[in-house]
Amino acid sequence: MPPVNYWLFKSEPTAYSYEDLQNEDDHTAEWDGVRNFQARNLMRDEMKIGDRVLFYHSNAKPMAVVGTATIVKEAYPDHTALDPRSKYYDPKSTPDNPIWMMVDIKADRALARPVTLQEIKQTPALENMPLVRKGMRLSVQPVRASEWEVILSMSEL
DNA sequence: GCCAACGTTGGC
DNA sequence: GCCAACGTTGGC
Repeated sequence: MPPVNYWLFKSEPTAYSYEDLQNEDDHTAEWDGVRNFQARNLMRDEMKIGDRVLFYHSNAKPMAVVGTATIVKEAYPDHTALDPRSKYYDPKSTPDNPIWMMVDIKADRALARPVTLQEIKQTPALENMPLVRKGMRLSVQPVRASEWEVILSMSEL
């Protein structure tokens, strides 16, 4: 077994919160609607079953990592891109040539305490996270194993 | 609500 | 291939 990778997924809780994920059947959801090529490539090429995910609430009070999840299905075509009624519809995506991909994630557990963006910014060991790099807007982004450990330990304090 | 930073699009 | 215009992200 190769070592697992770590990721951070952003979501606006008014649109889709960690609690929403916990309330899904089997605590599992399709991560649809990603419409950025760099994020798509990470999902398509790098994310593997068993990889771990930090679930981050953006545009929220507080802005924070609030829970963990696991990749339970590897990349497959995002059907919302093919649905004209979906707000994520993209006419350039077709069944024969689906441009956009998604993975499935399953909620693991809420952190004992949210780890806020403010705290993350104040932690030198986390200063290279794309989350806190100026202008990095990636909605799914890689996390180093060391960063994962630091954030989980912060949540226990 | 504002707006800086960024990715994408499309005219040329 | 360049780059201005546009739409979006997301913190403040």
